[in-house]
Amino acid sequence: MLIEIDFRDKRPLYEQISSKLEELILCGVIGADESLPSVRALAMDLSINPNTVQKAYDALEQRGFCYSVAGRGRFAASVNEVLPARKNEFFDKLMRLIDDAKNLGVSYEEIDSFIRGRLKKA
Amino acid sequence: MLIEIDFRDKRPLYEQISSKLEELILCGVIGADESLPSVRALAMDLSINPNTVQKAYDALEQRGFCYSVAGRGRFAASVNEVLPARKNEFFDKLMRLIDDAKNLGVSYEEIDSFIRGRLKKA
Amino acid sequence: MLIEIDFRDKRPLYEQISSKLEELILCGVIGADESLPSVRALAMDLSINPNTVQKAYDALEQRGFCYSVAGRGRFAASVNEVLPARKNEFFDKLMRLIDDAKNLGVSYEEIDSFIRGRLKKA
Amino acid sequence: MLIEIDFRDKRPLYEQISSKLEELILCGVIGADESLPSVRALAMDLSINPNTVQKAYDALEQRGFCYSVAGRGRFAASVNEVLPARKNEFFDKLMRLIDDAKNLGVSYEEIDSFIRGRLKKA
DNA sequence: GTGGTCTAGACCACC
DNA sequence: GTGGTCTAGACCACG
Repeated sequence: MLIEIDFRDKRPLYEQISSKLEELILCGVIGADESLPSVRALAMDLSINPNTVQKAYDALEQRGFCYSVAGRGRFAASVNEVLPARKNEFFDKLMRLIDDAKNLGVSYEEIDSFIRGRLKKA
Repeated sequence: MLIEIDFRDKRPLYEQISSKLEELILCGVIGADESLPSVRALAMDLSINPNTVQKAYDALEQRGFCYSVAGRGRFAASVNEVLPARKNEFFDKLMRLIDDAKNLGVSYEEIDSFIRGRLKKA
Repeated sequence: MLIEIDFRDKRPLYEQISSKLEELILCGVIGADESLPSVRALAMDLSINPNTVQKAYDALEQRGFCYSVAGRGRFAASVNEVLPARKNEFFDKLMRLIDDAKNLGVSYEEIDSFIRGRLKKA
Repeated sequence: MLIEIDFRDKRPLYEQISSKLEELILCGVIGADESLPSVRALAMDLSINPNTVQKAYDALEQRGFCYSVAGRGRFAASVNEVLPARKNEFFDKLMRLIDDAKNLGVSYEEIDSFIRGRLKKA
């Protein structure tokens, strides 16, 4: 499968899973209205407890990345619905980071060249 | 005092305290070799458990922001000793953030103008 | 057809269907004693399981919105038979909502102007 | 305690609990920054599983009605922070209800007099 | 089969 | 003591 658990990662399992799925949905690897693995199947696949997967899916749904239909399964939301909110989050984090940069005395030029380099590697 | 606790903050208290102290040291509000308040004094001041302050100081020392002298107290380290490591951390976070940006389809121009605006407000 | 299924809707399919049919009957789109589509036909039409349609019809009948004649099919009830019970339901919900309003500190004027605006758009 | 479980209620336990707590916070019975019963204590008190209480509290926190501090407990949020969002929800529900009213042929006068009567009983 | 809820009991970090 | 996470296993409604 596309998801792997890193037991060295300090984040809770459910968050690892949901954030990995977020990424897959944002990237388009999982398209809009495509079905996600069932709670039980994914739990089996990752050899973890179904409740943990359920929690991951709950978080995912709560953030608007998927929707569930009782008795049918869970499906990816359309990316367009989620993008604006995600962008806001992104700029929020960026803001905090830039404020850190001021304290560290990192110059605009350093940051800019770093970003240019990183964005090219797309 | 210069430190205030925000009980709504999700981070543990000790981390809030130590990161606040880091900031004060980086900014120069607390100069090199200046003495830090004693564990008991700070605990009293913030009305929290001394163990928590102790933990914060431990973290601070472990990250190189201060050093302790038996019987005399704790003192801020020179900023120069810490800056390189902190810069690395900064660029690490920036890297992860920029990688997110790719998925979100945020353009270089958007990021750049945001950063320029933010850095001016110094 | 007049019925469309929204898979994002949290309500079970059968409830979506039956409530949509209720609306059609109340509005008069489906007149009194008019025949409803057969279970199989509607299931085909919506490409869902006939059991689900059956359940929707059961709910509908149980609430008095239609009656079935063995061997002939299902027919819409007369609106007059159902209206009183439905009005009771409506005022029940309204009551609960108004009680919420008190807690929220929403004033009578706010509610009234909102309702006036909404009713005009009929 | 102020909370009671109604096993005849069809809503899940955790929702009963969290919505009851919402009400208590909105009404001011539980003031801002006042501590809520601990997960274990409330579970004990209601003779249900701590996980269920945890889930109720998670929902409550996610809706902004309280905040938790690891190792310290859980505290009610200030009502002012939550009110606007709740009002929006309220008018949303009201809108749907009023739209129902049109279908039922309930007149503005009926609705208005009902509301006036209900609001007086404050 | 699916998702959702609940119980019982464990372990961890934090204070 | 507190909240948070996780496991194991059960039951229900929906399709």
